[in-house]
Amino acid sequence: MSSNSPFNEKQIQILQVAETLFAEKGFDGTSIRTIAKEAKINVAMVSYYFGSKERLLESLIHFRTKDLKFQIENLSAENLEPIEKINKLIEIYIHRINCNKGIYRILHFEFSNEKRDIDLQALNDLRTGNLKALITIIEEGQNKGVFRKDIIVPLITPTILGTFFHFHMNKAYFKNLLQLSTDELYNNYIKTNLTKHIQQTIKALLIYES
Amino acid sequence: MSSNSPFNEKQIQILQVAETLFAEKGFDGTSIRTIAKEAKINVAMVSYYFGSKERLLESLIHFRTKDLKFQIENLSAENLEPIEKINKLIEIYIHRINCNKGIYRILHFEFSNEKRDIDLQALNDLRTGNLKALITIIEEGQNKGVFRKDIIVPLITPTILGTFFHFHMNKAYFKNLLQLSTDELYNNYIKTNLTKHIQQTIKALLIYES
DNA sequence: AGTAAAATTAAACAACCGTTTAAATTAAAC
DNA sequence: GTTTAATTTAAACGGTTGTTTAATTTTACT
Repeated sequence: MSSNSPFNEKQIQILQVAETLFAEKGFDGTSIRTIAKEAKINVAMVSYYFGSKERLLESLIHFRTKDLKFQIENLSAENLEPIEKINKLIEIYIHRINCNKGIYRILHFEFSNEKRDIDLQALNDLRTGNLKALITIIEEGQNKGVFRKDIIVPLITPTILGTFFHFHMNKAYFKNLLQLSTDELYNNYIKTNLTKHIQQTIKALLIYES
Repeated sequence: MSSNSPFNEKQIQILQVAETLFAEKGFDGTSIRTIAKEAKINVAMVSYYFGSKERLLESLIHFRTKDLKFQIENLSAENLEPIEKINKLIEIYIHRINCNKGIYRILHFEFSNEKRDIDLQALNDLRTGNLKALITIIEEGQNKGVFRKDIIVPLITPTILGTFFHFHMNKAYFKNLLQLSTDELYNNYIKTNLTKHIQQTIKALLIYES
């Protein structure tokens, strides 16, 4: 059972534990000893395998973002109406983030400040690719006369992701406000109502003529 | 020069330094010694005045949110068209957060996880008040026949704030993408283009009939 | 089996953490 | 001016931090 991953099983085990803890308590709030205990390894193993705590974080980002080669780029080629492509893109976005809560939370938290100087090129490439795909879809819709022409495309993504993230970051508040007593109800609300809200919003923005 | 603030000058000085540092490096990433050095006081003063580091954070939240009694509640009473009220509300939101970046960043970061059990009642009251004002405005628009009737009002705020926050959290990325080489250009872009984008989005969502 | 490399361990390292102490200084009260 | 309280200080506390060391065990290869 060979693997072309640059990490062996033990390393992956450490990375997975680190992902959970970093997402839960933040990078500074998580100690190597806590990671070691949780992963049932010796403290020295982190330094042995990754060099340092910061490099562990770097490796984690690398490990979890390299698979994020998006379906989004293929989307523009599919045989769908532009607005259907947009809807599907929103679904993919939300599903993707929902399945990778941990790493997205870490990225969101640890890199909004510019203090840490970790290589984010892979992430930037990802975003650039996504943006290009979005531009292609929107231009198609504009050429078909369905979408307005005065759209600032780079601000579409903040609205899609921002709405979702803000909902997620204030989970407790919205669970209470919308009376979603269980996590199942909460997740279900995201999959149906929140997704639909975002799709409606973007559709209205793209089509509505003032 | 008397003040009805429960904090004296020295305490306020400490709170201000703490706000900057917590916002910059996070709560766990900031040590009491760093705060003390920056504020030019002895380390023991934090314990002396606030009891503990956690209680310092609590005091900070209290200190900075108590003034956030919103103009928003008065907005619904003003003599404006519903859509103009919405636009103004968005402007107020963005301006308010822009002027209080530090504390909003701290709130966003330290309380998205539910680990810290600090009293957020004041904050919840604020949000509830804002939501009520928003509901009033939207119902007015609906009664006038301008807004659609099938709007999920609690999801409007996530779209407004989420779009703004997401833009802000990825400052470096968007500065590069939109070629906003200076902070002045960046802030100007928020005040004009981003605000307008959010206003357009919400307007389209409220008015567009599919 | 014997050897070299890799993996794992317990222990130690110095630096830093939040907090407390007890003494020194300043301010307020009488 | 003396007494009392409030403020400020340096030092120490025990504990934790990330990292390194050197010894030991496991694995791989001949």
